[in-house]
Amino acid sequence: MKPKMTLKRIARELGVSISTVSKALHDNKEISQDNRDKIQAFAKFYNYRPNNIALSLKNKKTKTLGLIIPEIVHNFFAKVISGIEHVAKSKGYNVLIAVTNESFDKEVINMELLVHSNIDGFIMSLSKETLLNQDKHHLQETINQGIPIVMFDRVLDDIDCDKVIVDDKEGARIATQKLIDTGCKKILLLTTEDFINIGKLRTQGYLEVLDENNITPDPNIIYRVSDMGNLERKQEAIEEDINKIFDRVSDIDGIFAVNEIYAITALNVARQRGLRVPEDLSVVSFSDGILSQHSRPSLSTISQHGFKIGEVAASLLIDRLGYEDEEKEYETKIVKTELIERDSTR
Amino acid sequence: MKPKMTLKRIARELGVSISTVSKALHDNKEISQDNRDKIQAFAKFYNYRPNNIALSLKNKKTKTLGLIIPEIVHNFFAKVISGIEHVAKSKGYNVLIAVTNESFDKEVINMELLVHSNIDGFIMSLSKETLLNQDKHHLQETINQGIPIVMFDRVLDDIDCDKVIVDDKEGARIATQKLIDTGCKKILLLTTEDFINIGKLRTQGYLEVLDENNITPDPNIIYRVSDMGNLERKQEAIEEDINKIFDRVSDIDGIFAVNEIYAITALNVARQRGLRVPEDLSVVSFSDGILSQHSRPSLSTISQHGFKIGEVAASLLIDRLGYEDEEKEYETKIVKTELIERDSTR
DNA sequence: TTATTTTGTTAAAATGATAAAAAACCACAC
DNA sequence: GTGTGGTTTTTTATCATTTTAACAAAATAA
Repeated sequence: MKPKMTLKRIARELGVSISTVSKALHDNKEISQDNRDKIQAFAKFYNYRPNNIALSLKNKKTKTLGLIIPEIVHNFFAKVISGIEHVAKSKGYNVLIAVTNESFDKEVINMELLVHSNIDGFIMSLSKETLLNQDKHHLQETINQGIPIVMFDRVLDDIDCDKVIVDDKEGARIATQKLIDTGCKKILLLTTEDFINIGKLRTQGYLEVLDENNITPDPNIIYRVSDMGNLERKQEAIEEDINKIFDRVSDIDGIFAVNEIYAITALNVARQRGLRVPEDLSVVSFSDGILSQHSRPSLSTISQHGFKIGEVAASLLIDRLGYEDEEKEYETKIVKTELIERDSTR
Repeated sequence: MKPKMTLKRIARELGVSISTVSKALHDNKEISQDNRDKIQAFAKFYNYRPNNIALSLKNKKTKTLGLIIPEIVHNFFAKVISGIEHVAKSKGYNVLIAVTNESFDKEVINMELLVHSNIDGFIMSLSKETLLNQDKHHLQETINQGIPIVMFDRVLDDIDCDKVIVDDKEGARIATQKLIDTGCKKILLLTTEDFINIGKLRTQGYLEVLDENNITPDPNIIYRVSDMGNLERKQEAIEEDINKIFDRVSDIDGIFAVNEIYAITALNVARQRGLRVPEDLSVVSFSDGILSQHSRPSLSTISQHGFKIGEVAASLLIDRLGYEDEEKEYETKIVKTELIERDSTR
């Protein structure tokens, strides 16, 4: 177990001062070419690497980004992480990840923890509870402390910071239009409650397109799933509710679901009722994950490009970190969605 | 943007020395009760938190664990991360995550990067390339440098370190036995190539149970999927291959797949061929993920308890970090698997 | 020769915290 | 008034690095 090579050791072994070594390794011309060569060669040979901790202490920069996400066992967030990692790594940054499990308290605690670990900035997607509470003091405080935040996907409009969002409304528009174009007249919307931003926006897109095509929206076929708490149990409850809707409204011929789980659940209901997909019923889902790819029939879906979102968010943050305290307008970047056609649509 | 509260500032404001403050905050009885109260109150009021970087510099401990995984967009690893995070957080550790994408080179680079970030120890699951190469110099070097490693799931037997493994063989045995118990006579095995440890072990379990039940294994119904490179393309190729096997061997009545994807693919083939699951054909999968839960029919599967694995791995590592340089026997912990019965078996 | 500039090197300070050693202070006995 | 013992506080060193100011010695100019 060899001890780490430090400036001090190099200095001692070569009989010069620590600062000479430091300068020589920075190729400072104050130091004679002779000494520079000697010291650099020695350092290279012994594989000297400056100690990051000491650097952090001095520079008050840790080259570490804090990432706060609601869930990790989730394809979309996993992809975002990949994108963030990719950019971060290429710029010499590390990423510390913390998961809130959709809890406001955990969000606050985790942020404190990461601030305490001296991360340089945050990338985060808010927990459902935070969106519901609209409690944002922890965000504002962090920003006031001079720690920049980049929010993605689940954002709060009235916080002043960089943001990366999916054009949810546009995605929903594309999906709905696709259904209408392929002949659907009665399109069931499976969405979330309105306090979830993304659910709200997607609902809006759906309504807009209906309107543009002169279809009067039917409140009976707009189902806002209440999604707090235990997901496992919910599954069956959702299935039952969808079944009831089909009982009431017999001529549903299209479904737009704002996430994969809802879509898959709908698919199962369809199968139970003997409806053929896509012949009798077309289905479009949102967020292109593993479920959409592997279900039968495979799901046509609106891809959110999670990887891209991660890349953009990390770039925004690292960019801002470069600006120190200089003023710089906050940006909101929109990552385009895309319809991926599979077997659940005609 | 308020400047951070430090010992120095507290000392200055209260007109005492820095070390007095340090000691007072540690409730050292060397300091008069009077001063202790005063200083603690002041620190509390201004929400003083010791600077982790300075502590790290002094203690040569960062309270950060490095996690190296082959993939993040993968349910099993996501669960493991959750487990690790859970334990780490409770013991005041942070986790830095790096992803190798199954590449040996990335594994080496990422490890260097993390060592360079002064992580205290590693938790890792090896990349497929590493398992194939059997190149382990980077692992041995890291250990020699005094940085402990805990390997999980994908381990290398001849590296001396703590390990957490799934009892893959036992899981395979349970799965195979279940199929036999419910009347299957011709069980198709969908597995990986043998250099993947887990595939090999699961294959062994399958063979053992066949033997114990006096069934002669048929090489025609053991399919070792070659799985390097592009997964997307492979999907269809695997489907085709399975179809061919069914063409050759008509009376297959059970399938044991060593992962979800293979199982789902098999399910699709079965559907194409008009085989009813589980009436004509029973299927058991390995690793309980989102696909197993949501496929139709839902898949009976061997759960690996990823969360538990993460917890055990983190505990092992943090435990070892407590032992400094003292000798301590390396442990290999086995996390039990469990059969979760769903609709793909009788 | 003396003063000035140039060149190369080093000591010192700073970052934030801790711990060991040293010093200061106080009370009491002789 | 001096020494002893105990309590309280400060000084100093340390961790690894960078930066500034200082200081030599050598070279050049006057």
